[in-house]
Amino acid sequence: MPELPEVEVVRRSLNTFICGLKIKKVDIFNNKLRYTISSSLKKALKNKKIISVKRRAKFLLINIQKNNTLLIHLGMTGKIFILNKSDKTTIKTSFYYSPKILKKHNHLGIKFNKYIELIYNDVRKFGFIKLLKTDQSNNCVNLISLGPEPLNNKFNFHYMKTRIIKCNKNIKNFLMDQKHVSGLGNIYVNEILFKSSINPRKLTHKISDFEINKIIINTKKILKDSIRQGGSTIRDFKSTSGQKGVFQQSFMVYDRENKGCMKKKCKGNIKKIYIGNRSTFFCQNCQK
DNA sequence: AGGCATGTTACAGG
DNA sequence: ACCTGTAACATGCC
Repeated sequence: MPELPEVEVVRRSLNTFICGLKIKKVDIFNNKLRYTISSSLKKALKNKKIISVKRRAKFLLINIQKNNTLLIHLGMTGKIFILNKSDKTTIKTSFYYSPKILKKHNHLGIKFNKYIELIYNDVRKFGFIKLLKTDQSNNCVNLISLGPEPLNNKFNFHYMKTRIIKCNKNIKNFLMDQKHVSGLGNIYVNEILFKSSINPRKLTHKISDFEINKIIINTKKILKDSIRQGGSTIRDFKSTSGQKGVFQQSFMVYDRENKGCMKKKCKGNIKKIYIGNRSTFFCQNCQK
């Protein structure tokens, strides 16, 4: 699930469901995530209210009273559910709910009252939950060297041009590198380069000004389109009893090996290669 | 059985 | 110092 659009969808829904609620109890079912969850969370958060939920790149920042911020990264398979037990027929979720998965791999729960509970669930445990002081959160080791948000005006031609000429590596790895631009991951970079008609192996110093502009415009467009469609839901789930992103239906290249290029008039097929150990999909015909 | 998976990071080698 | 590829983390799916 989790690249920028998916995390943004989660943020919006968390903001709707938990803002203003007071934390009654924190349960740590399993503290062995990428970083061990500190048991000091329980005391620090008890009886404090949620102020807001922000996002930076692929990180969620839940701002809580008394200078507390929960920094959450979803890793590859992290999910956040909001359970509403006031009506047994209704289970509201922050993103997507699957009864089968929910029984396993719940690592942390935050109870707000006897009905409302937040659950952090993560099959592969690559995600993490960390307690920060709000006034120091921007300087934390995970956030300090992140590049600009791709949807921010700071991600513009001038910025990209200066970064790109200093760097000589392939454009796909450049866009995946969170220090240049933050929040993009494998799926969306594949889609951005396809839409921009750029070969993912092309070296940054060969990228033209025209292509830089296309990358910027298409990045913003694809991310916004995906957020509007609730992000992408792939692989993990089949049943639907909650919100489900549908942007995967709009993928042009990702996971479309040997299928036809979707650009008009192009008769090429989508090829799969590996760049930096990550699967890379592109059309040899229109991404020269 | 073996390969693959939306992420991040440490390490080795060029 | 920068780049690249590889492996590791843990689990499930095909």
